[in-house]
Amino acid sequence: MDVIKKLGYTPNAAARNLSRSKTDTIGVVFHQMSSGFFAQVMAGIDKAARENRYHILCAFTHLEAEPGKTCTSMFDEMRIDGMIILDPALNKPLLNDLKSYRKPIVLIQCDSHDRDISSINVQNRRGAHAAVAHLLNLGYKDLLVVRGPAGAQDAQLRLEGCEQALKEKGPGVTCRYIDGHYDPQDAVEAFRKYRAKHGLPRALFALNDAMALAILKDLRTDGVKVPEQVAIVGFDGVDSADYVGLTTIETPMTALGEGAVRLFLKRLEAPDQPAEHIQLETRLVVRNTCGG
Amino acid sequence: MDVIKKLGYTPNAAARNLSRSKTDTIGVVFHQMSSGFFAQVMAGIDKAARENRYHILCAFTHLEAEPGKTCTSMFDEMRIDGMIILDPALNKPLLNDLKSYRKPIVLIQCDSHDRDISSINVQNRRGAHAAVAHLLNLGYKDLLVVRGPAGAQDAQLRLEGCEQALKEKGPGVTCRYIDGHYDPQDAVEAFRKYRAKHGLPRALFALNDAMALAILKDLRTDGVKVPEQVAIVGFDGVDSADYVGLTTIETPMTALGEGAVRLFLKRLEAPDQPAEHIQLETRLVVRNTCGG
DNA sequence: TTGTACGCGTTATCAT
DNA sequence: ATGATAACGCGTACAA
Repeated sequence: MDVIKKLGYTPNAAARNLSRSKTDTIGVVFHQMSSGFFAQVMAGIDKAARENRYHILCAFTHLEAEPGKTCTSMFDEMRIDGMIILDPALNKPLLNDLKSYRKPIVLIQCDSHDRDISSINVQNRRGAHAAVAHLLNLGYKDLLVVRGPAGAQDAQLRLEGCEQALKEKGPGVTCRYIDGHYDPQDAVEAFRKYRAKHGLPRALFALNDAMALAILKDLRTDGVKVPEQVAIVGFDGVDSADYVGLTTIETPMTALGEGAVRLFLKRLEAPDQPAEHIQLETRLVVRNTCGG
Repeated sequence: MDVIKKLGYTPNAAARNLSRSKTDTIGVVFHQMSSGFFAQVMAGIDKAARENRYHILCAFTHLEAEPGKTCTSMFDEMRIDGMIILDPALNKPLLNDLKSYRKPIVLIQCDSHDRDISSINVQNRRGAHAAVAHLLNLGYKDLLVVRGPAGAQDAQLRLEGCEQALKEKGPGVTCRYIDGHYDPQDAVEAFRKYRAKHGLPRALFALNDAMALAILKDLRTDGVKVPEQVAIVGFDGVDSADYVGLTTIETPMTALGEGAVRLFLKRLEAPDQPAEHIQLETRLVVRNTCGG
């Protein structure tokens, strides 16, 4: 040990990886990085990984040429011990493919209901229910919901939460839907089309903050008063929502990241135990754009 | 090749790394991840790295116990071929230490003026000059500048840009300074102290958007009218600034990341060529909080 | 305790 | 061109 200190020796990771068949690295695959939501989750992952002396090999899939290649090549080349995925575009065949590598996989915001794939989510259905119930309780009867991507499980659950709240309220309420694919630009475009056809809705619930913020900005640029003319609620609780005063469903983004790493480590240490599926709580945060 | 396809063979990265002494991986070390600025730069790095078949090993330093350890251990363990650093807390001794590994190093937002360390920046001095000139041209004579971290080069340059603009305008203008360390919470705290002592400034220039946004929100929560009572300008051009209507100095964040990867690759391919030092342009974007 | 040899999967070198 | 072989640096198992 004295000599180690004296010579400043440090083990070579490549050699250790080869010999141990272990990399001390978690693959982190996100759909993209530009939204505040991903950044906060990443911060949580980094914190927990650092505490457990793990490295992070990160990649974002929204630019990938062959879908799924980012994940499979990380496993094929043995660059990582397992991975954490946060990608609404995730599909069943890919997941089954990844499962066959028999390495820990943790899904964020997508419950796999699988014995071998862990998952950590927020109360998507309940959160969306709270958002719509909030709108209905305020007396709004003309709603517009901006949906997420068709294939995304969290978007589907949020949609179900909406529908449930509407059902509970009974008749006398109209609710229409447009598709924003969780993307701010798509959302604005779809909203403008809707507006040209049906006029302004009295209240709007966007299934994530990115879309809510973009539409909010578009409306205000147009001179439309929010919430006087249109009430808006978002979902996620990103920093911008706070700055803008967007009423939203707050999600514990950093905890989502930290939890994902915990699940990863558990799975690594006890591969035979069934994978866990965690759900974290959401909270309605009332700000200016609706009921504030 | 047929057999390779048939058996689904993929080379083992650890073995290749060991044999070639090359990892095809870039270490990306940021101060933190929670701000939109870092996220956008990361998106640019990912894009360029992906195009060049490079991997990203990322880590954030704001939680590290021993300063510099994140960088040095990545090099010591030979996990990466070189690194891209974006950290205002970067200091000279650490940089010299890292240089001794003789691997490509690219600094973002910190010109090393070094033959062996590349750097890519924005026009920090000129951008800040434009911001203050904008305020002065609008007739504001009572300014408050919210500074960044004492040791950060970009913060220093932005400060110099302020001072230069003030000097050009001549007398009749008062300008005070507080320290926000680029941190939104620190900035709000410092601003409140200032306000208790000196009252509201007529105009405020925060050296990054994160601080500007936090102070803006604090003021509006307090019922202070912006820009009627206080005009505000920020620096960076993050998404939130657009949503809130913050006048700011826009920086090409994604291009910063892409450029950093380009410099990295150049340096890797031609280690004997002197390192390049690039400066990207900034642009004043006038929105609601000042002159809009 | 200390030492020695082999395997990890690939690349590179050297004969054939 | 083709094929055998020695590194690469570390972990591990076994022998002394």
